[in-house]
Amino acid sequence: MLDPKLLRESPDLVRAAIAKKHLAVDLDAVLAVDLAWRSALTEVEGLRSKQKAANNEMAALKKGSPEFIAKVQEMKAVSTEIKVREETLKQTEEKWHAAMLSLPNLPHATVPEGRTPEQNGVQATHGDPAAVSPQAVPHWEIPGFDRLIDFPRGAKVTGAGFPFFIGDGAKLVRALLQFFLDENVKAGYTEVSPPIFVNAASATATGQLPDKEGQMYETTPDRLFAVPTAEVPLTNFFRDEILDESTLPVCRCAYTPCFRREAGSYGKDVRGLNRVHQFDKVELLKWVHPATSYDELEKLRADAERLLQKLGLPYRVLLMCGGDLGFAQSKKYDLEVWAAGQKRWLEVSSCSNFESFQARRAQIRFRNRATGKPELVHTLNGSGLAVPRVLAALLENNLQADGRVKIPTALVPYFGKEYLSFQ
RNA sequence: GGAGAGGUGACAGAGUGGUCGAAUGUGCGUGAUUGGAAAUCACGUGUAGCCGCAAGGCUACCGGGGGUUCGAAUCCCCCCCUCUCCGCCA
Repeated sequence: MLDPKLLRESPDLVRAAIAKKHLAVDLDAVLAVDLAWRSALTEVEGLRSKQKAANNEMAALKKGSPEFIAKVQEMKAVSTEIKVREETLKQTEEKWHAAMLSLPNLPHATVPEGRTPEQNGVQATHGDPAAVSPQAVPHWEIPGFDRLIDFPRGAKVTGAGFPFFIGDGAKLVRALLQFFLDENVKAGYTEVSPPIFVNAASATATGQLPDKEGQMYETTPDRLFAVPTAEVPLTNFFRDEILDESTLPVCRCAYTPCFRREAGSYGKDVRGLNRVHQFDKVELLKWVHPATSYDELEKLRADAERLLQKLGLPYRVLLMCGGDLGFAQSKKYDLEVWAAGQKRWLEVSSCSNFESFQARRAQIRFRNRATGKPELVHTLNGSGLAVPRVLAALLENNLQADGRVKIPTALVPYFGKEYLSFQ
């Protein structure tokens, strides 16, 4: 959510942001609703003020006295009017809230113009994609793939996109997770193991509700939501709290399974491990002082990049253009790993600065030492990293002529051996 | 799951229909006192929204939501959470 004051004082800034993100929002309608809400509020508050004043007078009067009875009669009318106007106010307020939530976060000045993914800026490419296994095949075509990663049985037991990982497949997942967590802890993130179900209030604070409700798995009868990313429970950890300024920045990482219904996604993206309904991911999250958030974004990106470097996987860094940035983000980098078999880039991490957009919605603040007043923190997050696509790239890029997969040196201590075998 | 108790400001803890945004204590801040400190004393100390150029004013918030009433922290209903006991169980 944006600062309502910003909308009132600088609507042109908001208009420019909407244009840069190539979104269609009727800002004039939002401004009109804001005006209507404020006038309805002022009206109700005036009436309540009247009621309160009468209340104090009546407290001094004798209970059954004629003056008292007259006052009661007089205030009955006021009371009725308040009820009517409050109803109007409530409806206007709901519209206002919805309107405010329809406004996207402002893109940072360094975000490039652009409408489509093709216009994202390639910041850097590490490693040489062309040099990797020119004879490689997509991971799902590797002979024996089903022995380690079983999609058909997953479909039988649960549904499409819920694979079983077996033997070395399962062990490689575990090795990657542990490697990610250890590296992130070394980089200064505190490890957290959060709940993997959240309530509606949490899902609302991070923006999954109300718009993306269909993307989450929901339980009955408790109406809890399976987390689509650890970002949700992690961010909500400090919801409605005021942090001490000296504790910033707070850096945390968490492994959770992630559950996504992926309703409406079709096409070749869905083959193999590229897009599944349940996957393992380690998430990085930071709560920072507003003055430092862009420095922290660069550090966050570097932390995620280091993981790919240590695994020896070629990857590139994209700076998302306005049109591909996302509703809530001010600036976002995507890390894409090269999958030699599919001959394509797979997104394995999105590192974003939300500035105060999430913090306002979740009411996460810090007390400014100098002023003594609470201010909104800036929040950032990024994957560090998502397992299935890293795994896919690893299988495709490191496949040897003998059908085995070479395990990256950094991962060997976790995996326990130098090669993974499909036989 | 069953029975009971309870949820009030940073914390502890009063308040059972009206001048209560809320006593008191602790903590915290500023000042006085002191060679310095402790102790003591004085004053101050929540969050948010709206109106206003401003000074300032108004409103809301006593777990959440609804209701009764001229008026609700206080009465009624529903929900959530915590604690104690019982049952069940990784």
